[in-house]
Amino acid sequence: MTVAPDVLAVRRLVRWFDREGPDLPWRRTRDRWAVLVSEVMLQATPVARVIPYYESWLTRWPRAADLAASSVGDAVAAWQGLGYPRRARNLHAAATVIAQSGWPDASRYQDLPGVGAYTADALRCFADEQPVLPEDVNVRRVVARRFPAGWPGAPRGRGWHAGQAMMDLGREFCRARAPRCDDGCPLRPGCPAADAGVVHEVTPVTRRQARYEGSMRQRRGFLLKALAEDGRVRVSSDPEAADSLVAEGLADRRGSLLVPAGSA
DNA sequence: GTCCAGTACG
DNA sequence: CGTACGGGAC
Repeated sequence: MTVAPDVLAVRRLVRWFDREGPDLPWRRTRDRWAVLVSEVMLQATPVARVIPYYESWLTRWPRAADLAASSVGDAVAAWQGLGYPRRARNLHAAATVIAQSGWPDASRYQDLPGVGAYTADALRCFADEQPVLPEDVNVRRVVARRFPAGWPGAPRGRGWHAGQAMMDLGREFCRARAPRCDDGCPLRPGCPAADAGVVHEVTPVTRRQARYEGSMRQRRGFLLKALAEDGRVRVSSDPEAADSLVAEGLADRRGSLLVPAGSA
């Protein structure tokens, strides 16, 4: 009985992770709330920037019920600098659901606000240690290049390690534009994309973002920053951006002032 | 100027 | 299915 080469490659990947995988703070816990916080923070935000926020959030709000007892405005203010403040609002809303109804069944994770297909799978893999592979853009790229026949699955009981390893490998070696195949990638042996030299063609082209300077994003961000620092802003300073924040539940309007959401 | 562990909305 | 959403880092 022979073992498929791709299965051996995944074993090699997991051994590499055990040996050289970075010691990120959220990897020291299987606490489901902590995993949810880290995953939402990591949505569209680089690892290095998340670390200090993760530690301060878990210190301030160690359980979902603790965040649920704070206001949305406190969550949004503590998010300052992480980007996409709706994720802070979503996390607060999810904490409220969890505080009221308990942690949901694994099949209902996507019912939590702000939890989509990726984050639901990440919770199953990293919190529940179920044998699923969370597919973010990096992991999809690694699978497309290295396992064109499909993900062969993780060794029994090593799904968590395999998932973490695929994330790290996608970020460190199998990068979108300039992959570092020959710089020690543990999946380099037997990689069809690297062998064929078609690595760049496999990569989906990311859509160009609109100019940030002068955008509604920047204007909203400016108001939220002032809100976090001063606790209030004149609506008249940017009525359009203020309305947009209120419409999304990221701030409240009190007369001519914009105030933190849910503040007393 | 480009990139970044995605999601929700029309 | 296309689009909007932050802002620091390289």
